[in-house]
Amino acid sequence: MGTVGPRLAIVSNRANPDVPLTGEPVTARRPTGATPFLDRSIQISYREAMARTRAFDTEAAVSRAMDLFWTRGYEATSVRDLTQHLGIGQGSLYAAFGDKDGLYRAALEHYRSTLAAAALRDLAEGADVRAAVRALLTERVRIAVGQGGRGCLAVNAVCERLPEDTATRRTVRDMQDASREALTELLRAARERGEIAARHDPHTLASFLVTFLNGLLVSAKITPDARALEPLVDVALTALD
Amino acid sequence: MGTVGPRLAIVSNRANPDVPLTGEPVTARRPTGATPFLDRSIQISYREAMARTRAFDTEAAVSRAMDLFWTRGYEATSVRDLTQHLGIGQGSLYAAFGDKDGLYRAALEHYRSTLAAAALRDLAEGADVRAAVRALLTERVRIAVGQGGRGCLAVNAVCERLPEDTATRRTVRDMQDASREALTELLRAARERGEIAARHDPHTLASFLVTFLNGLLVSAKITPDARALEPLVDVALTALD
DNA sequence: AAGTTTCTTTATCGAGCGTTACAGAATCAG
DNA sequence: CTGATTCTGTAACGCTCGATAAAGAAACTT
Repeated sequence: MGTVGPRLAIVSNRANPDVPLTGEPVTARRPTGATPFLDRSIQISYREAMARTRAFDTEAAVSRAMDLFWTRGYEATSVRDLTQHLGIGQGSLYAAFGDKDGLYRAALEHYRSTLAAAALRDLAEGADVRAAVRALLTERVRIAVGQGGRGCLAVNAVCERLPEDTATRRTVRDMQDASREALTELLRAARERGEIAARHDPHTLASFLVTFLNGLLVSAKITPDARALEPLVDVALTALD
Repeated sequence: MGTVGPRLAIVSNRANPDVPLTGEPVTARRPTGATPFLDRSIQISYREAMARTRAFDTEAAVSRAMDLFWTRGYEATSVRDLTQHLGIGQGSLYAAFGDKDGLYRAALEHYRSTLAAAALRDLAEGADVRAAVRALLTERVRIAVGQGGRGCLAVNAVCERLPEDTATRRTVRDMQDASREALTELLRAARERGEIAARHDPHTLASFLVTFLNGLLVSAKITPDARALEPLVDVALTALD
């Protein structure tokens, strides 16, 4: 929310504003500990770094923030909760992520690039279609029932922040589009091999599976019992027959 | 949260504490406008009413509160938002519902007793099984895509407030148990008539449908387009074949 | 009518919220 | 080294949060 401080500072506080902005992005030269992020990686990329380096691992911080948002939700997680759990000061948080919303978006992006992406990678290696789809669903359920049933961060985000937050809508929609396309390709190939019937087209079947997975992740919150949900996966898979 | 004021007041402020507590519950004698609620209906039921009657319609207030919680969620809805939208003062709200959480639980209960219950009533009148199930799912989707895609209050509640809020878990679980049992009965009768195959038992099929409905309601928030979700219902119904 | 109780209205309360200001520490160029 | 710049840690900032106190209005019993 609002304008971000550091952006202006970079323009007005430069050592010599008349020096032309050249050189490699500083992000390539950073020492290992300090992963650049957000404002920094965008704004300072015109100039050599000439300042104190970040003391904490940004990605690790995002990961811990994701944990907190995941179990408590956005509104119920305060900035002080976050700073304590990440082990950084409030100034550092705002310098690195802009505001609470920026950190939330970073956490959601981290969720996409780690957990959701890993599930899709495993899908590509799948042998039998049914086994691959079953593995995808059960793995996601396994994660969702953890921590007392925290569900799926993306589904939680949708339920808490839509229809208001259109950025979240776009991000989660992209995530699910990626899942659907991966599944579509998997099903299309399987149908060509004659492993599944042609009763429904692959795209519709993939959409069905994505939506059914959403339901599984909600049910996993209501009743965090993976074994109780397994038979439902069996039923869903009969749609491939 | 915390102890509720009026309960103590009833004990300590009675005109004559030595009069034995007898008589009909006052709830039966109330004038039409003032529906009793919560503390009142429980605590004062020992005695004849002898005080100012409530000026606003409690059920209408709960209905409007439900609207607000439904579109914005629990945390993002402030007590002042509520009082303005209900047209009552803060004192009245706290006198009638205890606290914000009490009003939320009342709203969730109202949701159960109106929308969710209506869907199940329609189910009982169903002719053909498939048509009845399809009608249930599409009707719920139709409501969920409304208002820009506010989804289902129960699913939203689960995603925002679990695993922390166990009262919500119990309420929503009860709601879904009721749906599952109604569907189980419907499917069991249909199987006896030979309308559906015996590949999966009715109970598992019903659980599958409830979970799939959860997914539909999430997808309805992400993409509030009822027509795009219809084909997925078709796929789900093939599980009955 | 008087007396009792509850509801409504208004004005707060303390706590916590997200955010920012500022001084000092750290890093790098020259 | 000096100077420029950014990060860190702390202390606030203004604001809104949920909840309550108090006084007057309204309803019911007797």
